[in-house]
Amino acid sequence: MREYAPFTARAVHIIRSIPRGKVATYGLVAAVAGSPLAARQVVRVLHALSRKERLPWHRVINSRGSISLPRGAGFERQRTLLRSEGVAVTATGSVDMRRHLWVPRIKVSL
DNA sequence: GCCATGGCTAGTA
DNA sequence: GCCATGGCTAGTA
Repeated sequence: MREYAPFTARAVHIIRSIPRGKVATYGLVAAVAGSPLAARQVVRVLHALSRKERLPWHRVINSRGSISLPRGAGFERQRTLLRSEGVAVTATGSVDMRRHLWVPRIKVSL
């Protein structure tokens, strides 16, 4: 048994807080986790922990606003899951970010 | 299409 | 060494 390294733990927590009907980008999750340039690590986390941690992995897409999985079973699964949550996804995997991008609530002290 | 990015783990010593 | 990125540019039409 091993506890996750800090970035990984934060990424898991953030991914868990993306609500139904919304999507985040790899880079956004990385930035909220404190490492704006670590988008690829978010990919790694998704890849390695989605199953074990039961993450809403389908709610994370790329910065161009589309599904990054190569066309195939995974791609279709992601599109189906998003649609089932009310997210409009085109046949090619594009999501209307104006409507569905998750904007995390931040706390600001003056 | 290219390539810098980076946290982490498997696997070696 | 992995990885489902991201951002910029050359090169086509």
